[in-house]
Amino acid sequence: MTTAPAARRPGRPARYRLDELLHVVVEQFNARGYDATSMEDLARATGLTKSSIYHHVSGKEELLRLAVARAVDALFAVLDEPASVQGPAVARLEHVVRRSVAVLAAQLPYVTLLLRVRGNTGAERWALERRREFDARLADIVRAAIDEGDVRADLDPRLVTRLLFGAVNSIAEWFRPDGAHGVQEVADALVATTFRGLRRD
Amino acid sequence: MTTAPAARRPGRPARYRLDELLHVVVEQFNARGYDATSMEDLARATGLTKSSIYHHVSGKEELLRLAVARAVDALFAVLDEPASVQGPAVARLEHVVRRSVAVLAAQLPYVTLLLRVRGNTGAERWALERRREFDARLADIVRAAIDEGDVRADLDPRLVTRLLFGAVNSIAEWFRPDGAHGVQEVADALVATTFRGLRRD
DNA sequence: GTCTATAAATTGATAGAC
DNA sequence: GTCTATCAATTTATAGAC
Repeated sequence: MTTAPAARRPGRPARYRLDELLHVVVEQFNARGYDATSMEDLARATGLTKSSIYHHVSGKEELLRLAVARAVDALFAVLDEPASVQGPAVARLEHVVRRSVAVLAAQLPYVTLLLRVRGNTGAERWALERRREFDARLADIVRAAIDEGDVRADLDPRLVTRLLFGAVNSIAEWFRPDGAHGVQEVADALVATTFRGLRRD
Repeated sequence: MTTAPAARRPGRPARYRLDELLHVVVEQFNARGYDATSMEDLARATGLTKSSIYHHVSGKEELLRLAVARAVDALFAVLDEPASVQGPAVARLEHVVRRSVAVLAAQLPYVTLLLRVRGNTGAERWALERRREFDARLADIVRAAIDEGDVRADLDPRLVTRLLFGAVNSIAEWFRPDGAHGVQEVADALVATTFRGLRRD
């Protein structure tokens, strides 16, 4: 007797795949904040009961972990793109900035959530650790750009990195896919207002 | 029989003034997040009981309200300084940026909390409203600087404002009074990396 | 001004039927 | 895969003594 190919019983079709569930959940986390969102809130938003949610995940924290992992993966993928590892450091930096803005826009709810984690749970502390790692990789590029003589040497690389990606990350606070500014326009404006200061005259 | 001048009974001296209490509370709110901080957490951190805290304030939300109001007041005071209302707009903008960084550093825990409010409570919605008002005032200055020909006209004033103050606000995420960078150094670096992009050549 | 004791509601999570 | 029913712990807040 072999295992039947997951025959679906007619009465109750599966309402959610995990990624669809996650989509609704992350919206709630962003609207109310992770801690202020109860499983009851999530049940209401998904149209499921609390119990049904526990069928998909082990608990609230796993929902957070899955969501921030998605954002982390997307951002780290940028660092591995050819244009992030080849060529002059100042060009690599601009590429990473532009692509980070693009990823932020494309994965807006997930990146927004990632940028708000506080460190209360294990999942949050893991996310903070990865963010620090990302920042360190960026600072390396800034440092290289200084060494190559394309970025002013009178500024601390760590400080420049923080301010530059502070501006990048702040985009998550107000960017909307259907808003007044397109991704390209935002990235252009950011590069224009920062790189002209970064580049040596 | 007149009212006695608040004779303090020897047994239990007042442990806290409201602002001292608030100092401890805001530290907790920032460390755990407002929603994740329970009155029990606050009791432990202050060394008081939950009941005693309710003697000072009406509840958790009033603590939040008092804290964010302090940050809002300090930031709006910057807009009323003489150098924020007199002279060329581009100079006023630089002054507001530098002074905002200074206020952020001086009132770090309170501004940090303000920048994290989500809008769940009345106090939070009030804070978000004031932040929008602050942003609008800034955008006015940027617009004036464009009109006066000192800032590039090819960028949207609202967008420039958001990116510029996104960088300013991000400072709250990592700045520490005893850290590697002084307030002056941070403000200088920020102005250097942004205004050289903003100023017309 | 601070305490002990406790109320009323909500929370994250589980058991077990269908 | 979703449900009803329920639990134990925690949460915000109050009552009343000293």
